[in-house]
Amino acid sequence: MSRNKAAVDEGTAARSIVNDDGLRQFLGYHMKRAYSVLKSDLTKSLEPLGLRITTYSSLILIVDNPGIRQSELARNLDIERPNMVVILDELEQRGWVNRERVESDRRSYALFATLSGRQVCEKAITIDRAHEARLFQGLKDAQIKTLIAVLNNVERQVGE
Amino acid sequence: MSRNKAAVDEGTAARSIVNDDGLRQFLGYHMKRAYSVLKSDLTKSLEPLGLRITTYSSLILIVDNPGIRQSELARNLDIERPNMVVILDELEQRGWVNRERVESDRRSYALFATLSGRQVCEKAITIDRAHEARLFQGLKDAQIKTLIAVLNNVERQVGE
DNA sequence: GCATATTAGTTATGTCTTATAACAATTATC
DNA sequence: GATAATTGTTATAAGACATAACTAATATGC
Repeated sequence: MSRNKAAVDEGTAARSIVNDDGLRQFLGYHMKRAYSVLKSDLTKSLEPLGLRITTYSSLILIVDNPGIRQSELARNLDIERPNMVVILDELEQRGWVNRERVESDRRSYALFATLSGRQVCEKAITIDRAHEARLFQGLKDAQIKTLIAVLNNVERQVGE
Repeated sequence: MSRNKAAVDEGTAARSIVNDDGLRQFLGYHMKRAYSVLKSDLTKSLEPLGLRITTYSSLILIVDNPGIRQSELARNLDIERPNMVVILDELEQRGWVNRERVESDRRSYALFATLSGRQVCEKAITIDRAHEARLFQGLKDAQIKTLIAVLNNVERQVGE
């Protein structure tokens, strides 16, 4: 009886500390949590520019690769083509990107950033750098390098 | 004119290699890509057990914290309470978790894993370990430790 | 002790992201 | 030259995640 009562107390007591060692043993759990806060912080930081993470990363690739095709862009960002269309509609509507018919392959559009597209991209990059400086402050360069190496390694493991 | 032509060629040529240095400078981009492949790989690995990542992580916390309340669970996993209800409905329907009324606070349910709940959880953990061993193979312990430290640091930076 | 506020779980619903199917136009392949 | 494959597109569906409002129970302030 007292055994039972003790067990119930132990089992049902509200606790402020929850044992999540079982989850913390997995890197995936740490990655999910870290990426989750990073994502929402970056989303908030970019919002004043009218950019979301997907439009922002698309814009960077277009600025850095003038004339890139929609399908190439989609492939590189792991975005399905139908979803890419919507993203580019948005970028084009804002006047940041132009679709131009390709003479040599009239199925494709070549993508170019406009002047204001390049300008907003620069602003976004500045914001993103500040955002990451904040989130990764206090870390040594060696730690950052290790992080990138590990993440790239993960990406590679599944490609095979 | 030839300048123009050259520029067009350069601009519109289909390319196999896309310059993503602009994106690769950001840790967030690496994290997104790495977590994306990790997530889809783990989802596939757990699917035969009838678990999704959310149900799986909820189950672990219930197994490790017998009697935990729904709201505590939701808070710890950053899941909104209404969404937690659906997850627990699923776990309960499968016979892996029981909701039990708490005598001392009849608003709450205390959550307990059943025997088969604990068994499927063990299987899932084994699968998850194999999945992570695969994804993080070839990495030194020191690198893993650094990764965890960095990720925890990110989590902490935004809490403030 | 009682009115008011708060909390737990729930339902219904909305939004945002990502995936799938089908189509026209164009190009590649055999 | 017939057939297949590719590009961009539309429409639609599936998913995860968020919000509002409600009931039942408990906590708080006077």
